[in-house]
Amino acid sequence: MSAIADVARLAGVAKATASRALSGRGYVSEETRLKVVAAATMIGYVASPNAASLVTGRTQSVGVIIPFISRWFFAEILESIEQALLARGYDMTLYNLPAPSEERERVFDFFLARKRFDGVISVGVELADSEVQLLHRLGRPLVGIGGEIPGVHTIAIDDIAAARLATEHLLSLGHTDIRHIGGDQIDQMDFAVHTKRLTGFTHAMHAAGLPTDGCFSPCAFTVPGGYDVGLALFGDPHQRPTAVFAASDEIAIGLIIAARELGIQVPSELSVIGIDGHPCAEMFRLTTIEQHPRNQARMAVESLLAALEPAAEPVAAGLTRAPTNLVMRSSTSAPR
Amino acid sequence: MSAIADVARLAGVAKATASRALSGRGYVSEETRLKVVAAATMIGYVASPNAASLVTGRTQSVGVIIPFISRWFFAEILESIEQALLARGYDMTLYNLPAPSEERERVFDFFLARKRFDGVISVGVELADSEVQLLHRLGRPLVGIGGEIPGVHTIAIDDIAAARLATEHLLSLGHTDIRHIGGDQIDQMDFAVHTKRLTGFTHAMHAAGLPTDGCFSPCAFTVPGGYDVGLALFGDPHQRPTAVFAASDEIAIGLIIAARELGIQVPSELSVIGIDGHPCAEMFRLTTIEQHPRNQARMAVESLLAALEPAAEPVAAGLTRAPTNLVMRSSTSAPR
DNA sequence: ATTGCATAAGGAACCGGTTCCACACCACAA
DNA sequence: TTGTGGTGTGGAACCGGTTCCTTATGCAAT
Repeated sequence: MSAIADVARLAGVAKATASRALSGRGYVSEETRLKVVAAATMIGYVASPNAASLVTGRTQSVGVIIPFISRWFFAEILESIEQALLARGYDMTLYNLPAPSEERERVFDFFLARKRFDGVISVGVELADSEVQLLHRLGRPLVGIGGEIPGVHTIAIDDIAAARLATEHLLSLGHTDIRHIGGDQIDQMDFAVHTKRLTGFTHAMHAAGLPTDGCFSPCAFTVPGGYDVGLALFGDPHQRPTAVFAASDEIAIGLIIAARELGIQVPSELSVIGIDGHPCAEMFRLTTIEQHPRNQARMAVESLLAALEPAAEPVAAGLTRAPTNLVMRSSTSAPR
Repeated sequence: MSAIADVARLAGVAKATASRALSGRGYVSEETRLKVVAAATMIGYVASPNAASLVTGRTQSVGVIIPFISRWFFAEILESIEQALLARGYDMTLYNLPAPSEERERVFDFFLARKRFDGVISVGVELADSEVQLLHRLGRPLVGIGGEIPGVHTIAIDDIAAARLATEHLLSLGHTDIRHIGGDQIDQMDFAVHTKRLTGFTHAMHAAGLPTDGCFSPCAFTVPGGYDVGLALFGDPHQRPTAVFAASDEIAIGLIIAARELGIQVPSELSVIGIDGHPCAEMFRLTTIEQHPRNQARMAVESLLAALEPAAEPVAAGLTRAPTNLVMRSSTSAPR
């Protein structure tokens, strides 16, 4: 519609002056600035970000790569990133990449190479070295959430410590027959988060002098996933553990629903602990290790935008630990 | 990095020819085309969409306005839209607008006015007339999902019919003491979807000659929302209805969990029906009216992209009904 | 009085593509 | 032989901003 040239004409100044007046860069007298602003608002001028980014190289938009949308953790992250970016005047372009695939290659070769964004936030996606290099070559900063990416600033909880804490909570209550139910390693999309939580569990058990052989059951990282495993596992009272550590609240909730259906009392017959802080945890009185995805998202945005400051040095690679805390409710107790 | 001028130089042709060769528009001999393509791949040329859109006015990206991310329906829609757009070479820019607010005005005045997108899909957001007009003035097609927007092509289920069908299912089983539990009208963000489902319920009840006074309980549109209402409502056996129609599966699931906690048998003491087709419905054997958000999303993307075809006429305003179907499981039965 | 600097504003180049226009060539019809 | 129309290509304008370079002015310092 209306271009900056129209504004300039209307205000009786040169394009250059109008540009300076509106962007606030360079010298413009207050009087001229007001004239230009008045002219701009009069004709409803909105700058074309395309034209601007063509010359500045900045697009005022950030790409977000995320493997799931509907899981609690990821949805929370997404909502917060979007809010934080919007508040700072950035657009958010979403790339939902469920698994390494041709789709994914396409995104990297085609979409991301088009440099339509000033930076990228990668949420729970295990990036290949070549993919990190591509972004690096494009001069686009990258920040990760949810796992370590070599050479990249990442915000993540300490999964091993969280899993150990959860397991230790069960141990401290006197449990010795504890089972870990978590993500299948074959499902690679989570930064080995599954493996880490299993590792934390194993550490804690071994430190207590307990064996862990056959103490792990894999399942889909969802409520129905936990439910299915729960039904299969708790059916036989002789096989049933006295406590389970679920790798996520969603799994834990599925387990509790299964237990209730089987008439197993939680916590007296079965203690359950999860990780996350899911909004349904309260409802199920679920003891859990809370993490705070919204904070993690805000930290990631802040880190990325700081790296986009004109004078900024590249983002320091490394790991920022997001805090977790144990919330005790009544899904765990001493074994009978 | 490398611009089309570099490609042209390397191939020994003019910029114009290189552009034609790469975009496939206009006359280029096969021989020249191959030379240009070879040169482009050699230096790893990727066109700058910014520069292109500056002149063509096309950005190859679509804006999506959505009020929630974490609710099942919206997450499904979002995932499908993203997939469909990606497959067609479009980027997706997300605007998450939980409520009418200054944020929202900012998005319209600032973000959407920047015409960074070729079209907009609005999911479950009640757009004001002025907002529709703004998009119209910008010449950007708009397609809605989940409710009617005047003058805009919208894909939506028939909420009134779905609610009536759900209620009729309960009536046909012999229930007369039926309660509807659904969204609070104060929560305006859903296209009066709450009101419509209530209307469908009322229609069905009245058609059966039953009163509906005091038969509606409002609640938050989530699992905990249903749970809270369930605890409050089912506690007193004399007040308890024999059947409830929940406005969403999430609410229905919350109700079932509450009922189980109170020791109420579903369905023998209490029938529950929902709307959605949530992945947890199976787990709770929930009878429900399924809708298919992924299909709705695909239809919306198709309609929008069709309107973006060079020769396309504007999207025909009007409503496309998305299908629903009753899935009978065992959360409903005849009353005792 | 001259230099120096900060402020102010205009002209023009430029970012990286697309597209209009002009021109050349060739085949075929009149 | 001349006209006509489809092909193929190059030059240049253009999209809408930003920024470099230049010039002009007022004022303080030398």
